[in-house]
Amino acid sequence: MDILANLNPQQQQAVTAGGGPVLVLAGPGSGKTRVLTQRVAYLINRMGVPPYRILAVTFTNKAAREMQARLERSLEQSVQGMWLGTFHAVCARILRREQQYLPFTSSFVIFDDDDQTSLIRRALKDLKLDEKSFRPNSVHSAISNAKNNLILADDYPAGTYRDEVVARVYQRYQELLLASNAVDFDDLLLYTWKLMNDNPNVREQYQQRFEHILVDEFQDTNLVQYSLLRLITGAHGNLFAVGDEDQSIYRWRGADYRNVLRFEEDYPAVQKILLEQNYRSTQNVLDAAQAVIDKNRYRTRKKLKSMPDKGAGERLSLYEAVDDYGEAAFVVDTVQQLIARHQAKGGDVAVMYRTNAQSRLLEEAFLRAGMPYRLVGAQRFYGRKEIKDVIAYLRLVQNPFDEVSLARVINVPARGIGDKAQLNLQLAAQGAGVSAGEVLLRLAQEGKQSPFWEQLGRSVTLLADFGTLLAGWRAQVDVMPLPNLFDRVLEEVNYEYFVKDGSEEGDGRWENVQELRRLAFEYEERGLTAFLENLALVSDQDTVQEGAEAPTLLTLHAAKGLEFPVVFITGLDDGVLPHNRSLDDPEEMAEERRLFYVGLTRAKLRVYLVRAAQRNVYGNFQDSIASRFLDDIPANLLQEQAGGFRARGGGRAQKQAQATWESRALRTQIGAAARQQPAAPVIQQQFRPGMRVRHPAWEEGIVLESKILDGDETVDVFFESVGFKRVVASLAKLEIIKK
DNA sequence: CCGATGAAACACTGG
DNA sequence: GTTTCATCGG
Repeated sequence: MDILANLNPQQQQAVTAGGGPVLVLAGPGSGKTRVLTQRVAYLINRMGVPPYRILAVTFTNKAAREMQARLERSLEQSVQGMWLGTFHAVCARILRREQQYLPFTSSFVIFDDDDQTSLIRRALKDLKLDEKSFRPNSVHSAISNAKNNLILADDYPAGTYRDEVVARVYQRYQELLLASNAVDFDDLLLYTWKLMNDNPNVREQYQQRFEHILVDEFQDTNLVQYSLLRLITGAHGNLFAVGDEDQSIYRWRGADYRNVLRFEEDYPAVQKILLEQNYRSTQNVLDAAQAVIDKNRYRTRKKLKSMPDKGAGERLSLYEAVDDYGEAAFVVDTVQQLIARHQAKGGDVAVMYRTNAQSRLLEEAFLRAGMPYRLVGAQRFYGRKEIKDVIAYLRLVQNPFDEVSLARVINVPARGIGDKAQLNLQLAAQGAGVSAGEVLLRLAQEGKQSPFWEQLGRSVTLLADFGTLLAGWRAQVDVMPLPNLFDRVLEEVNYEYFVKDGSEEGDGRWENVQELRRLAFEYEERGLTAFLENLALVSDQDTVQEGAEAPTLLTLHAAKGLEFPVVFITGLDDGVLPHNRSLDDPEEMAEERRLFYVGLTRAKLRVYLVRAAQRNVYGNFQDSIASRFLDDIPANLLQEQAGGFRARGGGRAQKQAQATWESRALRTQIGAAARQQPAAPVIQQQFRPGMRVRHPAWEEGIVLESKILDGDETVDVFFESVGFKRVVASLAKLEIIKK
């Protein structure tokens, strides 16, 4: 096995660098994952470092899994004992081992965003603060920010009245977390840092164990992560960091690309290696990306070089649709066209956008065209009510102190424990200084002898029944395999009957639960704790499926680290990208620019830049102007696609007004037609057999048949390029060439 | 105590 | 366009 095969000189230098701090600044597509993997292989194979003395931190769980697989393939041996995972996963692992130093037990649960928000709400309520003047989200983000910057609740600076309030909510929020034996995402990092910082013996133990520490996506570390790395690295300083300032896109999560600079200051002996050779994209793509990113200041300038054999490649396509419906239609049409011409396979294509909300119209367009697609976004699945319910049950089994999960499921499905009964339970628990879950368990165990029995009034038997269920499940945790436990819980609460209400949605909900059940089977060996931890720490990126047949829809953030032959970047309008909330802050604007840069540099061959002259925001139409970032791409690298609203001739403003009027009028008609079913269609048939028409993507064709269906004209056309197609007249911008 | 209904508020990115 | 909250009748 040759670890250095197929590496360029800079990559080799990085892989074989000696001990001490190493900083690899790697442009997009420069093979940094390879470098990281081969570096580990080199340490194990050439330097004789045992795997268990290595800690490698990746940005996503998926990256960790891939790295492990690659390593084992390349080394032809197991890397068991090596620690490999995201910061959050590694910290969770450390915290579960060091229970004696921590204010929670090792069966702690990790609260997700919704749990965190509801806990903030409770804290606000406890402190008699008004949610209107102190928005839970904004208070939460202030607390999160503090945590990311190593500020504990006691140290929160009280400059203004608002800060003073936030400090109090922060205090209360932490109390509530501890009462639930829970931590939030930020706590995973902060507690680990505090553990190492306050306990020299623990710190030294990890320092000695981890002889080599490697970190990917270093530009997206925040202060806690950076400080933690420094603590664990200790005196040997064997810290190998790979990153690219230009791809830092998590500022809002506390990430600070200046950690790259800080690294150089803190470790003067650092070896700095630049990887500029790009193996991914054509030179045109790189030139466009470079032109965009060069407008940013405070960065290490890099010159992106394409592989000579790729040539300049195609120019980037720009399409300006009339509105966001047209934008989605263009994307789908173009994808179909690329596939029909054998220029790409469905799986080669990625469609990117700034905000998740933008995916809806795209999905609809794909569905309408009968085309399969893949949507990246864990939230879609794990955010569903039925999934959250089931997870809440399991979390309660693992950790009966979890107040948030208890509140979620105590009366779901309805079992007669209403607001009143829940309030009584709260009061009884508070009075005795225990958690509500403990009260339930004691009711189950002690029955009428329990001191709580009298206090709880009429609903006490219902509460005791629920306690009995919970106690029964808990008795099985270490005995019963996870899938069986899963089934037993659902059976005993009759959950299937609850979600299946006879409707199609009901069946879908049960199907989702079954999907979660399949996942539970994968954790049969590792058990409930590992299952729940993974559910809490899955990232959207972890749901990306490699080698999929269908186009992938994903946010620009989720696209980091991936590559696709064909990339669509949609929503290139001021207010969308760059996003409205970033317009007044130069630092935020710089980050929006980096986000665009990340999107562009995902492309191997083709880039389509798409925007809409009008889009539907909140339910009404707003005119939009082209993203300012488009102006930074040299004109000779762009080509405008036919069929956009500008390309129809005439002045821009005038045409825009006309297009607006047309599409509004049409939508109104469709809406009216849909409402007054089964009345006769109100729209006029525009197309007749024999007409020659032009389609923005499929060019010229001949109309075979046209019908009014559901208030919309459905036209069958034979196109010269792609053959027979059925299109909806209001969506596919068909132009009549000859009657 | 429960479920249905309609109004009102509301969405950036995500471990 | 979706989610959440308040209200009402059963």
